[in-house]
Amino acid sequence: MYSSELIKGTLKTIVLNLLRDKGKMYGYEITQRVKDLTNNKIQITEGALYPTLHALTKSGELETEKQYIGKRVRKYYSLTSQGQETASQKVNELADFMNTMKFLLNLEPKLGNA
Amino acid sequence: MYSSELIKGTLKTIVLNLLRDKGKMYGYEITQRVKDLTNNKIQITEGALYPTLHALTKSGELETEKQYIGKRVRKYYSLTSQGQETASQKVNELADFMNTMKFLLNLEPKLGNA
DNA sequence: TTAAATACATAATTTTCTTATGTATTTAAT
DNA sequence: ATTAAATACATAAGAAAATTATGTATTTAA
Repeated sequence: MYSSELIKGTLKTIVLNLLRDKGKMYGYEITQRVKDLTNNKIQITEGALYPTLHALTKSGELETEKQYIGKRVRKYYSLTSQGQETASQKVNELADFMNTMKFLLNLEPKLGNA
Repeated sequence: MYSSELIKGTLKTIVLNLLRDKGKMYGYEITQRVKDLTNNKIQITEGALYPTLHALTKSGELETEKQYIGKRVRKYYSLTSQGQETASQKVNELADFMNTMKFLLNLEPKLGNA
């Protein structure tokens, strides 16, 4: 597990990127997928995820669709076209940021960062 | 400039790593060095930096030394031995985190992440 | 002589998360 | 059959870490 402060600021990007891959997902599924893909190193808490999903819906990046599995409800989220754009932007920005950080922390000898 | 949320959580690591390289630095110098090294992409604000430096000093990672340049004071910060350790830990953790993120954002095809 | 740069500092506010709490259904274990 | 764990949602209180704003003061460049 990483110290939680690192994950801050990356949650939206993670969610948008997963939805871009999978088409649609429900909240709990997202927490499990991130946990699986990262070998338990990143654990998204529900207290962080659900408000984020609601915010992304409100701002027009996501749309929802309810599905009933027996009596239990699942709320599927998928990207709107605006969400597609935002996803690309966010992922590119994070990738760029990580390159800059690697250079700054001299984890790479030089870098053609221009 | 990156959206500010990305930088969150990396400030301590940046500061500790720079001090490990340069031996000692003063606050303003740190802001300028980060700005220069990142082509203005990362701007550390003084409102974020100074409280962080104070906190790292209080927790025993940093020690200070005042120097007068004319009438103006400069407060130089350097790593204690405890700070050396923390610096290594933090940098390693961030590097590991970035690898995990790259994989999660499928910026790398597979990854020997075991 | 005035603005910009250097150099420190702190307070108010905002953002974003953690932790805690709550409800309810389904599945696995005893 | 009963209970614990997993699934699935949601929100509120509090903490952490930043931004923005403000303040002081010296030095350099315009």
